Amino acid sequence: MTSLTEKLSILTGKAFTTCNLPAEYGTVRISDRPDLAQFQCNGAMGAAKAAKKNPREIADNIVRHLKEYGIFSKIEIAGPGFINFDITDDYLTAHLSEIMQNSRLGIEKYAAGETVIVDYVGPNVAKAMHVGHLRPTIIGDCIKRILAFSGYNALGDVHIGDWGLQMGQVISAFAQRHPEWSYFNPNFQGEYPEQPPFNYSELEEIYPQASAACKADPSQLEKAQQATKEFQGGRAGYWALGQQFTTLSKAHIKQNMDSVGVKFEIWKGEADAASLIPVVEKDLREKNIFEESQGALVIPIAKNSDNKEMPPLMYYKSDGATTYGTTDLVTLYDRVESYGAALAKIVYVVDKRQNLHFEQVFRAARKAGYVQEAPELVHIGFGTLNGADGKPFKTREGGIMRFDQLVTMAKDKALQRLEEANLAGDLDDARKQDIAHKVGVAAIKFADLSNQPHVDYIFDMERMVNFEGKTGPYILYQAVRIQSLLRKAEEQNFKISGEAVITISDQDRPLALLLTEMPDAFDAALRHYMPHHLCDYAYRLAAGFSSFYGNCHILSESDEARKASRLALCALTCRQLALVLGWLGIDIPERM
RNA sequence: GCGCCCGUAGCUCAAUUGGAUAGAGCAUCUGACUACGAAUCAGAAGGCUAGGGGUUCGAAUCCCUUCGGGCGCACCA
Repeated sequence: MTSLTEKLSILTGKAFTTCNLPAEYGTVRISDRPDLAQFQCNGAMGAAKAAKKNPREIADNIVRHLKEYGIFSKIEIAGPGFINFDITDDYLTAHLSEIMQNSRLGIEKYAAGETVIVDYVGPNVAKAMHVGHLRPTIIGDCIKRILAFSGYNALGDVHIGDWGLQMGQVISAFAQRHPEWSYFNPNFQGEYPEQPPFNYSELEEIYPQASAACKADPSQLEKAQQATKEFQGGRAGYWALGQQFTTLSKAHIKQNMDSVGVKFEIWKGEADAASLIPVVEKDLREKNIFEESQGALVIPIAKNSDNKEMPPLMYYKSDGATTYGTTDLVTLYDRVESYGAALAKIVYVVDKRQNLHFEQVFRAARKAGYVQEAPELVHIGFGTLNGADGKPFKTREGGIMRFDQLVTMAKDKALQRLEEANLAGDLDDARKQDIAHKVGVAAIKFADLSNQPHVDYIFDMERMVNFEGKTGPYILYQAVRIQSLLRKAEEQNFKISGEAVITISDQDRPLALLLTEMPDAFDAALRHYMPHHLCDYAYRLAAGFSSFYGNCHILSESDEARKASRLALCALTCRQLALVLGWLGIDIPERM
């Protein structure tokens, strides 16, 4: 169905065409001066500029036509040519009824099932997940959900880092500790052990040591590079060992992702592109786009129009090994081959510092002809998560905070707060834990998504303790209050249907108007991949409800028709909050 | 050196991409629990949008410039 601002834009657009002006000038939006009007159209000024006419005169003509529609309770021209207007309560209630009976609550489908791949998180094998994975997890998941709701077949790919130098580092570290393992015997012909001779905690412990050793000692780095190359070259023992790393790591990653309610449709890694590396190499050789440079095989991608130096994309390093440039290009090739024309977009939710890298990969893919107009390639570069001091977030001791530590901390804070506020006191411990977990995760996700993706932001655990104001828990609290209210209505055998007649008083109108705004927020979030518009709407709606709740009798309303109308507004608010929070990846507990 | 991002209330962030009097939350101050959940609500105060110049009916937003911060510039990912 058509959103309210869109309906109004169409009507106003017609008024412009009637005046021989382009319909685009008729765009209507929610007024930024609610004290003056509900809606505004600024097109008269733009049209006047283009047509070199007087804006007030154009506005006058538009207003004359608008008045004929009979759906406006007030139309005024202000300042240089702003057209301000209110809609009648009848028009508003008719629109609300339409929303209530619409299964998508008024949001249109933008796509018809085209496939979109969202590539996010990219955790490394053998390396415990940490704070750095928080933003891509949350943002990527949200973007995937928005795309899915808008009609795409949205697939999340975790894209595990199981190919680069870190593999060689861990392999060579194990080789030095356990040279007796069959993995390291080049002449070994038998079966490698099915169960790894180490567990995940040993694996994640050995990685930082190996990494530090390589930094400190060039001979260690050399060994790691050699092992990486042989691993990539398919040396059987190394490959078998690598498989063990991946298996253990996937369980660890899955556990962390489960804890924040994030699911992936595709569990591939860089290594899954391995078999295609020679295929793509052959293709690129045939297309003659390789160049040799300082012993490496590269794809030059610089253009004359560049205003900065554009290093080529490296395919083979001078030692014959490959890097993430190779695997990203080959993975892209693989995706295009696998999904064909159905693939509309690939969205990479990766640290903004990788901007140049993706520019290189995208250019190389276009140069190779793997990508023409479609699929659309998007890099959503997110900013750093900083501590209260403005520097990259660390634990109090200055170490890296693990992902699970962070989630547990948020849950503990929520639990503490729950008890302080004396909420959910009658519930058993398991349910309390569950509620605290949901509240904690909501706090983290909402805080993260409230910021624009590309900016660095300050992650202040201490501030999250309060859970007041514009926070996830505040919105959950409002949602829970509505649920409680609706439960009570049900207990009183009060039927709430989508066909309820809405009657609007001055106390109802602000909430009623808010309830028409969701499509605008969704549209803004979808079009620019900016979830903070959804956070903003969720907060405004929750606050609008809270205000309504404070001002109005609902269950205690004696006028039955008014009571039914108000309960219907509550029910719609509840559905909208659930939908928006769902896009944000936030679960609403039944109680809190 | 070249390039990208950023600078908005004491603090953390918005501003529908060029619109009106720049909005929220926190913190501060006032008030409100016999009406459904006070993790709440109603209100007050807080700004030369880093500085300067320009473009136009109109600039936090676009252009130029100065200052300040973050980041990136092939064989790590």
